[in-house]
Amino acid sequence: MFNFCVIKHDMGRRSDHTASELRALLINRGHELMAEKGFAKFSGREAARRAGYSVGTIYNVFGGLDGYLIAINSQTFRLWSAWLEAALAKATNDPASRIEALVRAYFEFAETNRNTWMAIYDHRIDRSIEIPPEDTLAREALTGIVDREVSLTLGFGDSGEGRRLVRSLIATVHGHCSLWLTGSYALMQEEDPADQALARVLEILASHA
Amino acid sequence: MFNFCVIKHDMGRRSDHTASELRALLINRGHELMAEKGFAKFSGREAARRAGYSVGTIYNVFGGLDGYLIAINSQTFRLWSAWLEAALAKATNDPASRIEALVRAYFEFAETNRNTWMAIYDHRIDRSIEIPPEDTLAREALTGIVDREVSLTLGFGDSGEGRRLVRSLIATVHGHCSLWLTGSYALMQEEDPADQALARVLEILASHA
DNA sequence: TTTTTTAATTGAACAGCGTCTAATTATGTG
DNA sequence: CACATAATTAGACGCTGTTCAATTAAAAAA
Repeated sequence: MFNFCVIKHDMGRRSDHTASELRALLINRGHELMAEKGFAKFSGREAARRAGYSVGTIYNVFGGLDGYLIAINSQTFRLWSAWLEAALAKATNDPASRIEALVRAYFEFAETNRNTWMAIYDHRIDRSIEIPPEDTLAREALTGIVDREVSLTLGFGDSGEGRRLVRSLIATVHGHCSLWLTGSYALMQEEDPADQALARVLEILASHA
Repeated sequence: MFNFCVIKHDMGRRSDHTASELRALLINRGHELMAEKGFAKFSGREAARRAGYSVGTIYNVFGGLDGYLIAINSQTFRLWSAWLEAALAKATNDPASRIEALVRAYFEFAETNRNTWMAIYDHRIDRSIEIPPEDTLAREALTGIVDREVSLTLGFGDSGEGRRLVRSLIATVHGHCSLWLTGSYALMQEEDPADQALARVLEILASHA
């Protein structure tokens, strides 16, 4: 019955991190936790704990768990884009081999970063909440890369039809990758869906040449 | 401090449902709840409550929540197959129009049954738990339908290469449908991904003719 | 410098979840 | 009729997301 509330707590402002440092810290710890546990077992509480802060801080900084997850997934998008660019930088100038490098790098990233990659599609964003413009940019960058490379191959300008095809190609590769990592391809006993995805992409591109 | 445990409870065996009736009841109520709320907000407790039973019953009947979700999603697979067969029954004998009917029916089912369709891919089944053979059959039926129709178009027998192509075509359509319903296609400003998916499928089939 | 305002951080509260288990009871069997 | 069996339950446990008043460090004003 005695001795309640004796411990001294660290409340109020703290000077150990600036606003942007704290943001980055939470995103990094959250990203790590997502990589470890996956979307289903991810916990905002646990992420904040690992960052040395309390649950409420997530709500201060990101406005809510959805905002936090958007930030974490946008981070994945940035890493993904960088991964693709790195692969393309090592590729030759031959259009076909660049397309192959792109598709393979797509799969490699997803496989290497299973949980974080899947979290992108696991997190359903309600229409009501707004995505920060910075994050929208990070998400669109990927489409931009594919657009550039496909244009290099097919040589169309800014036609609407061209951009539709680019998105459709992304969806094609995504479908293979997604079914593969969710385990649905295992049910179908396919060992290397990247090969199949690449084959389809080349067939589609050929029929548009 | 008094009057605890006064209420009379309905425990022990009950004769209002046989084992298989109870199974069906739980699956139906669970399926309805999934359609209403979606995978993220689905609750086994709530589903059991709606069936007039208690949480524990799910663990008795399905061995755990995963088993329950597998049963619910297998139900969706059955409805999906039936939907596709119904669409094909109304189609002509022209191979191209049958393929079109198949792709469009695929999208229609997914759109009409958003939440239950997505739940199929939202539920990650741990390798440790075993899927009942009956459910595996229900899941493979879909591949069988596509296999049959593609064979009708391309006329290959039981070649391994043919079956790989079938799975790859499914993955292609799945990718378009999945990105569409998760909202990722909205980011890409595409209004009718079914058209695009169909176009890709026809291009792929043409290059294999 | 001291005081006041402002902003950040906390922990506790709440309702819900999945999972497990001991207790309970209706049913079928001897 | 008594007994064993199988089904059903409530409750406990530890976790979750969300909200919010209380608290306190830092910044601004005096």
